[in-house]
Amino acid sequence: MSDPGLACCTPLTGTAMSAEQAERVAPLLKALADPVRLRLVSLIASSATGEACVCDLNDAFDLTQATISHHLKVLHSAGLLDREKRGVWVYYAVRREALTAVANLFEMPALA
Amino acid sequence: MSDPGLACCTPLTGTAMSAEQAERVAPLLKALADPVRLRLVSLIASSATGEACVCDLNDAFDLTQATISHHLKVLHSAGLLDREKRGVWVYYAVRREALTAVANLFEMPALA
DNA sequence: CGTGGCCATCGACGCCCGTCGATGTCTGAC
DNA sequence: GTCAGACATCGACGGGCGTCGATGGCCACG
Repeated sequence: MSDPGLACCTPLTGTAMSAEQAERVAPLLKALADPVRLRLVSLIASSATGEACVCDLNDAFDLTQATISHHLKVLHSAGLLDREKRGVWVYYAVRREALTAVANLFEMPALA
Repeated sequence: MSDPGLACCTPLTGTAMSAEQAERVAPLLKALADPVRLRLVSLIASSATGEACVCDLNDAFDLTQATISHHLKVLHSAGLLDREKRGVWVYYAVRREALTAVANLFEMPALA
């Protein structure tokens, strides 16, 4: 590498992530890249029934109900949460498929 | 708020993520929650030597050198990349520990 | 009916983020 | 010493994000 004018380093061989895949996965990570949303997913995932209603999630934070609703909408729009209205209450559940899709990101063979 | 005697849903039992842990992990996800930075990490991780210099990373994107440098700084500041200057060139390498820390997030027993 | 509670939406406010052109800093070569 | 190239930094711009108070829609129960 002391030869000027030639390649300064390796040509980045191997299978790297495509631009399209990056554009597809980044929104999922962006939706999870917030402490409140991370705790929301964790709370819902760790509940006994696998779901939780907004009223309980609200009590777990020192935030306005509007803010919690906004975060839940972000997670739902990203495909990370399922939303089901039962009577007056709304229940959110974690979509395992979406989480495992993100988990597969960090099992890249290039890291093994 | 919710009436103490009226339970609308499960009490969210189980071990959920603590607020401190969420505040600690969220910055890592935020650093990865960008298509360009995701591809940068992927490119570096999939390189033959496990590292890559900025000049090659620059050519992989239709972005300014300043922008790539900014993204690399974000990843480095988050602890996801190691930085080493050799001569005129700067080489970045992925920190496995940081990536596995993120990977552990998606192996929560509550999801099993 | 009307009323009260649950949740979503709206509008607004700071603030941070991604990107750029321009400039600065260092290094090796001549 | 001078010059060219590789990266980093700076300042600025537009846009998006997190949060709030206020309001609206919806459902159950008198």
